[in-house]
Amino acid sequence: MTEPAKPRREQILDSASRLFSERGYHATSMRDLAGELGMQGGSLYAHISSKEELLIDIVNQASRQFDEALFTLRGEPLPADAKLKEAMFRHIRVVADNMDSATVFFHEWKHLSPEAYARVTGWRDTIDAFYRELIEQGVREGVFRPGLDIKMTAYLVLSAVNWAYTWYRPGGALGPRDVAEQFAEMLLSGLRAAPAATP
Amino acid sequence: MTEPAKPRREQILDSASRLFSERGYHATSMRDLAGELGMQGGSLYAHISSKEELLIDIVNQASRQFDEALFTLRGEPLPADAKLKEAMFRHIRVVADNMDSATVFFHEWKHLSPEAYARVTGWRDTIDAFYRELIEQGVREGVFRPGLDIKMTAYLVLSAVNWAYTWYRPGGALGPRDVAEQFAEMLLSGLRAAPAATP
DNA sequence: CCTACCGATCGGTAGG
DNA sequence: CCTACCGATCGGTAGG
Repeated sequence: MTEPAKPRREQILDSASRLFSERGYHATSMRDLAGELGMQGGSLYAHISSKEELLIDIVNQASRQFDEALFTLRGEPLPADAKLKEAMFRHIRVVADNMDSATVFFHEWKHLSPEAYARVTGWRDTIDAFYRELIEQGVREGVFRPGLDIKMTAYLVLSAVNWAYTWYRPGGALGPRDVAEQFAEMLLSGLRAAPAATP
Repeated sequence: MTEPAKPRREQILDSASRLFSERGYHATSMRDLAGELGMQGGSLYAHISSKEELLIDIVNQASRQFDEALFTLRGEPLPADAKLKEAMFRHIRVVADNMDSATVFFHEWKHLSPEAYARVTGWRDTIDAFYRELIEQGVREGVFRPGLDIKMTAYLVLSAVNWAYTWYRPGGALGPRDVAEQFAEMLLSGLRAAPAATP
């Protein structure tokens, strides 16, 4: 009863995600945002307490989605190649389903105040660790090649799934599953033609 | 004689690259920039004509570097796998040698005015085309697997070389050559262990 | 390269 | 959710 209507706040967050991703956080004014929602600048503050609160909410929401997508996978008893493929699918799906907030997440986290900034940095480390463990597991179990540099391999995988925010277009011919399938297959089997394997 | 000293302008561009990459274009004020160089805000305009001119210069300079690095490779008579490896090396080297302007290039190009914006978009397309041709060549010559999706393969390669701007640290143990070598080798040969190839 | 300043716009608030 | 407003800061200029 004393709380403002919930949907309105979500509308504000959605509009903010879109504007922040298109123009950047600092280049978006509160009046721009209010205009999108058909209200005056000052009226926003009936629903939120500050501009930075919006950024924090957007970034936290994105973090949580990555977290939830990946960490339910952590304990599952899958061979490393299948697990990598599934992790890439889930990771790309989060990006694809949240193009705006993913873009904000990747571009604007540097503008957060120290506490929120530290939280994001921590999240990044956790995701890194997830992929490194996954690759280590694969090497240990003999699914991946023995000589792999764990860190570099993780960077390569992360490049593929993260960079999708720059080129992926939702609603196109390829779903997140297709992209992940193709990327994972190329990564696992390599681009090189098999050396004339005529039996 | 009527021109302002050249080095000063380069100092301004260097500082601007650093500040724009750390804080973002819109979050950096001309007074911040002037302060870095030990002068007053208004004094900058003895050397430059506008803030956007700085952004345009930084982005153009980055574009030119990518261009020069890759397009001298275009006609060279190398097998596709060697050419891919060399292209990745040069691409990563440009990123590594210009971490600040590369970051500005990837993050701030959306804030350019229409003409400069169109130029950057055009550049992106050209680089895309370069990698697609390279991969097509490889498939045609039988160096790469026949079934490869050209577009997706190019995206995968571009992910690896572009995303380096987020994690690479110049002066560390790995030079651009090492990174490219490792990434290219993983991409070409795949992560999967060979299926028990005891002869 | 500085001092002093311009109009515009910013995030946010008071009071209703 | 609006009107009206706050102090601060913005990019840029005039005149020296």
